[in-house]
Amino acid sequence: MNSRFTLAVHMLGLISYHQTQRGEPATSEQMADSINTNPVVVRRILGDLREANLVETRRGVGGGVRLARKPETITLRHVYEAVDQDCELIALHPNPPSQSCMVGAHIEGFLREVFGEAEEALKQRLAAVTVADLNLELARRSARCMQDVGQQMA
Amino acid sequence: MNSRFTLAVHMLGLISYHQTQRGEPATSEQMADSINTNPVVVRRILGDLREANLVETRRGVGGGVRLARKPETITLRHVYEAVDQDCELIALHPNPPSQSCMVGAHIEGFLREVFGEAEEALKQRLAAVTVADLNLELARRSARCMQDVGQQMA
DNA sequence: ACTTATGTAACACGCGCTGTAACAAATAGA
DNA sequence: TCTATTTGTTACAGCGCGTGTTACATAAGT
Repeated sequence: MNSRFTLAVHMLGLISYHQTQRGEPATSEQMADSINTNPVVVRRILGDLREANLVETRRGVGGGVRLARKPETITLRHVYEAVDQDCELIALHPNPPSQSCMVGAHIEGFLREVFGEAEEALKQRLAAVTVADLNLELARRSARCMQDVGQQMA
Repeated sequence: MNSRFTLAVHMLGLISYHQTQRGEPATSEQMADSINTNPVVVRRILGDLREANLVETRRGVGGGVRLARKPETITLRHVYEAVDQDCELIALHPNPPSQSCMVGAHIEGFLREVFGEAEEALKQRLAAVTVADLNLELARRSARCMQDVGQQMA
């Protein structure tokens, strides 16, 4: 899968952080700085998140992006499905297999079924993590990182 | 993920079928016909399957490919890991995020962890299906297909 | 030797992702 | 109402990577 999902999660982390800690919306340029890319890349993904009712955007001075819901109610599965372009995680045949062969004629349907179930298992795991969890964990890691630096200095 | 995994499963289905039903090894040209591609593509994947001890190959007249184990003992997870080129299913950041931002500095590690767990869930689902299951299911679908054709004719 | 079949390297083509530029649209403030 | 700010959208360039193909080496049987 393309990195759109990763970037979307990163963005939601930033938006939530700005909103909670500073009470102000995040702009696509700020996010592009953190993600190290172009603001247009950010806005493309923003469109998907807005369609899925995960964020609200406002143009003009003082504008930017806010969460449309509480961070505890947004799971990574929501994010995944918001940016998903129905491209299957595991690719099927590049060319249609021979229909005159018993294996070739029926394997596509079977694999579609199996892969679907496997992806569902993956999504269920993503559904267990919320944006609130993400921010909590980032804070933990940041604190631990600070602690490590302190120990190195001592 | 690339289609290597799909093709590998297709190949094992063919090898198992040839071996069980006809008692003879499958050649990469026969498999290429069923998969609708070039024999070299088949042999590339064959190399991975051989390294993982899933198949045995023999060159020359009467040569070809056989299963190295009983089809009941080969799961799709084995196949997946055999052809896996440690390319993560869900891509991380295209460019390294800003390390001066609290989110950017720690999100990669966190996502690597979450994605790893999600992929593990997917693999566990693949581990529940064997090559024997595959062949059984293909036979079922083939039989059902024949039945349908019969009804259409009547 | 000759035929058959795998093993491997090298290369061309094409698709899709990423980044970028350009411009339209909306919103707040002077 | 004019300007600055910020999102929304389109179009296009670059490029990496997967796939297909050719060519040739290696092995095994007759």
